[in-house]
Amino acid sequence: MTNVAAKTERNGRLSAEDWAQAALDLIAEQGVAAVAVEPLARRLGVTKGSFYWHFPSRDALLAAALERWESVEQETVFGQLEAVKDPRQRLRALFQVVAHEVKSHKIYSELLKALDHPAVGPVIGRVSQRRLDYLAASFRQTGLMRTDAQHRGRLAYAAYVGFLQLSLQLHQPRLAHDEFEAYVEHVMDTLIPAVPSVSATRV
Amino acid sequence: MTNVAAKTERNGRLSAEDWAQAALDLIAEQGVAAVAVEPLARRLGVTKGSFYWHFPSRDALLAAALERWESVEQETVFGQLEAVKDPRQRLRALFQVVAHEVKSHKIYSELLKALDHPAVGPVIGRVSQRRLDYLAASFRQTGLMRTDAQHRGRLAYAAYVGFLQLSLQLHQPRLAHDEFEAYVEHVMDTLIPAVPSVSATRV
DNA sequence: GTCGCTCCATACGCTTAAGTATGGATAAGC
DNA sequence: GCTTATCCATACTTAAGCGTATGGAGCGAC
Repeated sequence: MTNVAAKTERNGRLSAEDWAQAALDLIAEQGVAAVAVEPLARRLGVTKGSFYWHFPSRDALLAAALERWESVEQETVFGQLEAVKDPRQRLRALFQVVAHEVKSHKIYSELLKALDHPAVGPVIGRVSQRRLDYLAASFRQTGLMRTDAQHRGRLAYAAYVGFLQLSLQLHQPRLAHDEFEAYVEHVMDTLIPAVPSVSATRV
Repeated sequence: MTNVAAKTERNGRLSAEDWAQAALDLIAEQGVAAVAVEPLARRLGVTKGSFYWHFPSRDALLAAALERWESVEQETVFGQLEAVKDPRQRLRALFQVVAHEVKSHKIYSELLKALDHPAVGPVIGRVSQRRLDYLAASFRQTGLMRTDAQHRGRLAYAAYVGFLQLSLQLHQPRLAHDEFEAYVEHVMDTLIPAVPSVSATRV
């Protein structure tokens, strides 16, 4: 793991950042509730004597981990899309990324499941709002009216969240590869407006 | 609460069903993880000596609660829609129900968040599959091809799940009433196919 | 009326995890 | 080579929660 490596690399000692990253790894694997001091310490090959030197409490660790995550989540998904100019193509690229790099969204999915926690709610609120704004702006660029673009953004984002929950957790008879690709195409055709060109748009 | 009433009503004694119902109430309020024996007992005004007479373990209570929920969830949502014949109108009614009776889906939302639990996964798997089949069949009746109907069902269901998560947990600046109604209309217009009448279909 | 069944209280042991207190180890600085 | 700051181990205490053991209260059967 990254943490163990980070530890053995430089001298067998840990930093607060190591702990925060280890907490994020644990969140991705087992959820927010699994972030406990002693299990984490065992995982890192130390005792909690180490932990309470770097952090005053478990909540402080969670706060640090969430802050770390929020500061880098932007580029994780939306960063690689800046290059695409055409809004329709950019939305298609976004859908493709989300559909095929599901694993990298595991943390967001787990945080969604822990929205009750007072430290998680505000973070998810801000991140979700940014993403919603991004979607609304992209849909706006495809020619949708302002309110329609907002609504379409909400719908697409709800579909994204639901897709994460259903596909990440419910491991059920996974869609065959080809059928899954067809599904993604269907979603894009349904949610991304057709080009308002000279000819009549297809159904 | 129903349980306390049930207790005081008949003799101050509890049945296994009372415990299962109380567990469901707790799930709706605080999630699956909050279902603990001693807090539940306090809530019901008894001690855990009562509980371990009715159930051998906490897991047994959870299993009973889930079984109870699964057996009645059918009529909760889809039961009241049998009357509507036209598939488009039936889908619109379904969307309206889901959008406006959000509270009754609290349990399903909480169970989604606890899909890791081995007792929850199979139940949610079965329920979700039934609902997906129902959606696919309804979309099929609107004239969509078989695979398109399945894909649209998946999309609508993902949007449903995401909507639950976002609106139930993220209490953020709630949509104003009128704007919310407009959003629901937008969702229906986007996901429910237009009538395949004599004229060409709209964009 | 007492026997037996049903339901519950009380008291216990066991486990996990949060947090505290304190001392040991290691490397840097001088 | 001695000190000091940094990082960690060990040994507590406290608090929940699961599960068990056992006894007692109420009530119907007879």
